[in-house]
Amino acid sequence: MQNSEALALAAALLAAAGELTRHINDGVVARGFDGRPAYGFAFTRLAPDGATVTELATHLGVTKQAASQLVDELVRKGYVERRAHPADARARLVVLTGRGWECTRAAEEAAAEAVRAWSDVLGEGEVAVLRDRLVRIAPHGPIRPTW
Amino acid sequence: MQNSEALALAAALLAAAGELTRHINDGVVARGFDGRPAYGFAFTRLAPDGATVTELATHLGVTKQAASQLVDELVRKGYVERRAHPADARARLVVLTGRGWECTRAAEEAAAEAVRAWSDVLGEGEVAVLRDRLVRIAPHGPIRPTW
DNA sequence: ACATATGGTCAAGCTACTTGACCATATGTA
DNA sequence: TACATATGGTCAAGTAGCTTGACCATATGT
Repeated sequence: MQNSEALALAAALLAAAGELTRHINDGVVARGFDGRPAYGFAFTRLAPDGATVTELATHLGVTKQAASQLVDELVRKGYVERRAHPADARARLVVLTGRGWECTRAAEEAAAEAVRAWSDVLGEGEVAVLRDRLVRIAPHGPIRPTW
Repeated sequence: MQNSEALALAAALLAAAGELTRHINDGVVARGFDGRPAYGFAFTRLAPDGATVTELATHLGVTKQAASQLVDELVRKGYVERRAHPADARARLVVLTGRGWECTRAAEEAAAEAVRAWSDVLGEGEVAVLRDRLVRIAPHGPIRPTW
């Protein structure tokens, strides 16, 4: 592979990820939720059993302070609650509220909608293959484009 | 595809894109260039013949003011120059300097290096397929994760 | 010729992050 | 036990990189 093709791959990845993220957020907003893209990805970590701020920070690839601020925001908007952690008195368990679950489902619907458009181009099987490859490449990386 | 799998695809895309972007930037910095990830993607638009600020803004998915600020930064660091536009006296053509070309090549090398690691996992052919699929999905989208 | 559109910059403001300091609790070690 | 250190979390302040709004110069259409 030529060097320039590697950069092209990076550009395509960013373009696809950005487009998908935007679609999801638009869909969530269209369904009546006040949010920004980070919410959906926070929710995937908080569901189904909640998570600590530190775990969320790792998942999102930000400092725990930034994650804490995000949780503040989510609490203010009624999507999550801070509860006492059952096994560690220092920690607090952040869990989804009813409305948080609704918003999560809205994000999933919007994501499915966006991916459906890709299936129309590539076919459903190819999209599944694509997902499989991506998961094998970046299985545990933080969900954060950071640029 | 289940709804939650669509979100998983989005997460995998973001994780892969983020990891690749970080690798590229680290590689560029390691080669002695002072930069941030946006530079590389700006360079792909500026090479080979330059571009206007407005074109760059579209490519990066930001306002032209933001693109202009980025160009300021690139000028200050010696990577690009503003020249008179040959066909439009309002516009200015932003072109790479010699050092800008060096930095571009460094970014390409770093990108190739990162992609090589993926080839070790998936095989070179699969990576090429991956790139092909992504290009077909998001051919012209702005290079910007925006979340 | 004039009205409107477009390329670009300047200025100001804001969002989402960072670093640094700090407290409370947990865990390892003598 | 007592103490040192590590970890989870928050508060506060600073900042990078974007935004919106105003404006000028040039181009384009009528």
